[in-house]
Amino acid sequence: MEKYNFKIVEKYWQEYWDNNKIFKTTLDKNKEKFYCLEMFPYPSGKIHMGHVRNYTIGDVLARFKKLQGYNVLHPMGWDSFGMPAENAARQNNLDPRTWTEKNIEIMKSQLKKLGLSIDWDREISTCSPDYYKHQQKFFLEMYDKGLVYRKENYVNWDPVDETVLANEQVIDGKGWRSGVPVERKKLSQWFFNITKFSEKLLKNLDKLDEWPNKVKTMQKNWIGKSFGCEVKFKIENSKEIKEIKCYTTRPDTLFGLSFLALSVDHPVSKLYENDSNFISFKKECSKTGTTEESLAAAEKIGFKTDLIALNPLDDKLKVPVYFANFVLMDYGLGAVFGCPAHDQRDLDFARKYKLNVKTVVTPSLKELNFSVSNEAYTGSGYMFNSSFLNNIKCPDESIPKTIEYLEKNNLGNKKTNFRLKDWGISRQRYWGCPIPIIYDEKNQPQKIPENLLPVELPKIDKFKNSGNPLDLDDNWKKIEINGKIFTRETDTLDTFVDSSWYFLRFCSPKKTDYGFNQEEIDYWMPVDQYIGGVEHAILHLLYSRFFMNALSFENNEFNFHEPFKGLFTQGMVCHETYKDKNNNWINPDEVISINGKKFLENDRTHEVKVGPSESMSKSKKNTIDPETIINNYGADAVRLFILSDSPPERDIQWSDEGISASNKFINKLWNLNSKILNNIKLDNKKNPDNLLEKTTNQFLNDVSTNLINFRYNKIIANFHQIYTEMQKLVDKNYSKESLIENYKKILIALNPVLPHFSNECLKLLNHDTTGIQWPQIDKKLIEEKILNYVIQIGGKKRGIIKAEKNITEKNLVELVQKNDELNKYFVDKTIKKKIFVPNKLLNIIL
RNA sequence: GGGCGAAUGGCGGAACUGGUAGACGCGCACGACUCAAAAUCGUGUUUCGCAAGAAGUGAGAGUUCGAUUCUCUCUUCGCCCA
Repeated sequence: MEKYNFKIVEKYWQEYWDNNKIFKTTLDKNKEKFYCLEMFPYPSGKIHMGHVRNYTIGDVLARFKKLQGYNVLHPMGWDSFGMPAENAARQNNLDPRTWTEKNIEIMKSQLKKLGLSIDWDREISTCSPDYYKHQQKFFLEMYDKGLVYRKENYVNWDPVDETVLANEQVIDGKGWRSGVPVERKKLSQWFFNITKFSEKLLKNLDKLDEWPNKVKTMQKNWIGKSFGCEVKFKIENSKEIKEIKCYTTRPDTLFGLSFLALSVDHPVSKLYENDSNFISFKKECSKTGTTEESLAAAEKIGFKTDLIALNPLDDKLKVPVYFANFVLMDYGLGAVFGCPAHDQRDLDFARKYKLNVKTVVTPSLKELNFSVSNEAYTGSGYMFNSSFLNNIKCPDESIPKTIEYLEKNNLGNKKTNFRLKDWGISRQRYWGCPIPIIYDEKNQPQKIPENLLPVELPKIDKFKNSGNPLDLDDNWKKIEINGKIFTRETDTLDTFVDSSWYFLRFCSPKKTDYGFNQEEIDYWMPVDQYIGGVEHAILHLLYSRFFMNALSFENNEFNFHEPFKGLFTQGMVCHETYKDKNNNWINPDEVISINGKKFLENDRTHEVKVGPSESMSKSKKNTIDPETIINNYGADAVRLFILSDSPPERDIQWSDEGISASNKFINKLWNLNSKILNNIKLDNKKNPDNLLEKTTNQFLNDVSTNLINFRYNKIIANFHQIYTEMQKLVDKNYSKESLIENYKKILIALNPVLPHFSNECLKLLNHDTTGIQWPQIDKKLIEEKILNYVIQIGGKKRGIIKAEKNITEKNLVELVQKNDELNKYFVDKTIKKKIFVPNKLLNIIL
């Protein structure tokens, strides 16, 4: 018996698929389409196990849908703009484009080795001018629609990388890459007006019934719609300022008021712009980042003004007005009122500046001497110390009641607020899509004429260590149009813009005059199944949803509203972590295992400290290189293992034992295949029963159900089961025809997971692999005529009785009474009650 | 601090809308083959018990004839937001 040689088999099929363009897809209105998309990778150099998992899950689905007869679009591309290329350029003096293209080449060959059913003719790369020229066109269209604007804004500034950071790039108030504290800096930035669609983006979430609730909740919280109130505070001692408006979601705590806090950019700050103390305070504030997280972590500091504000509910209550570092101009009105007893941030501030703390909410009306000490009380309860609000339930009744009062007396009004901010898209970087804007001699922005698109990136000979290379390239910066000199915009677009529409481009990847073709979009979109990591649950998905809205705004050109109909978020790939005697992380391939104990490979004497399994990361050195694994075990074994141990939405633990078991299993299947081929040759047999057909159909039914429900780990269990069953069945007297027919069906069911192996076996049966179809399942065959009935006595399982389907309660009770094993429980007892569940169970209460 | 989710053998995990807990895999044990080992194949494997049997799904309560599944309280862990 010849051993299974995955190297030859996998190479053969991958070349066959490539050469014959088996996965090339074209628009075909006679067929139902299925758009299967996995999040495209950043070409960092090599694929990692996370990619393997992501693309295997997608490939299984794409292949399954194709077998079911769908016209499947399953493309792949490269999210190829971004910082790593620029870092490589700085550190090793490499051209970002050359570096990126080389990485793409390597990773593409690695993906091909996984045996993915991808239509490579549709490959796109976001750093290609063929791609980003359309993006620039979209930018200009959005500019015309008023969805792009420019404003001065505070940004998270990384003083080392000299770049603006997005909120998610600020971790614990520090730059994610440089690790130094982030500063606030004011810059003129381009923005997409995403907040124009806040309401719609929120509301449409309800339509996405094929999205995980978790993701929808996260987006909901991110958009953060809150119902609150604008409250007017009179200022009693100023000529210039008569009134300050604050936004609050808790107007009911107004009687606990002890100060007002303003952003340093609040219009009131004009009064102090010559005050040197204020100027240095403002400077101090700029050391705090702009994220909510960094604001919460930072020490609360304030600058006391001489203004006195009056409580609108009781003008005898007068409070000081501060500027404070924790209030930002772009949330609400840049002014809040402080009620220390019921807000921790306010309490910290009040304690620091020795301000009054008055408790106005009590958990229970029995505790009317309740007061807070160092912890604000934010729970529910009842109002007290609050005049007309006393004894009212908080917050359900107290908030509407206060708003009603404020509106009636013209002291404030109800207002809805969103946490979502406009999307800042300017990046002071080289390796991104240039913003197609030029400035005239008065520094006024203008659209670049369309015939000059794309605005291509200039080639940079030497990257300096800091600053934006485009800004430093005076040659490129100046442009002459019709005899007039303009200066180019030197910021590039956030790479999230690139990935906000790539799924459209896949529908018309070669179209030159526009980003996509309407007819093709109408056919292929929306994406039926989008698959990727949960880390993109908020931004990428929200931005893509916004982009669809922006593109269709004012010209309503799509027959769908949401880009991703179904979303699946897969879990991470984890591995044990190891440390050596010096507490340094070490790689799994430096560890050898002897009798279950793990030692350092080099000296074989020092025992390795085994840590918990964590998601694979370079920093913890617990990564496994997919290419090595593919070379050692084959793509099918890798695909099998990555699906087998855990449900796809959960984390999976990579293990040597696991991958080796998958490899063994494929060899077992191969031996079974040889056995079957042999039995077919003998062919002198008659069908003894229909067990083979029944088993096959049961298997097909299980696999289909599990495929549809994303229970891929259970599919692998089904594979093991059918293997065991077939081992027993092949030696029975089945005819050649019956054996071939059923075995072929089994092989087709293996196909989505083990495409190389399955195709090879089908070929050996002289079966044409191009037109294979998912087999029809004969449900009648898998219906059981004899069922196991669970017999319980007093709710406890006491035995199982085999009986025909649809037996009546009476007949089943008779069977139980005749049964020697069960009969003993009834001696001298009377039956009080019987519970009968048809075709399942009988419970007898004595 | 808030929101969401999870907790099942030595391990990863099964169990459809409340109805046989532990599918399948790993690991382990024993056996076969072998001079031997590896590989392979077979058998067993929740715990206690020789057995009959009993206990058992993070802890505690509740609903129910019956709870891994539903409700409440708590503990621990994960993710997101603060």
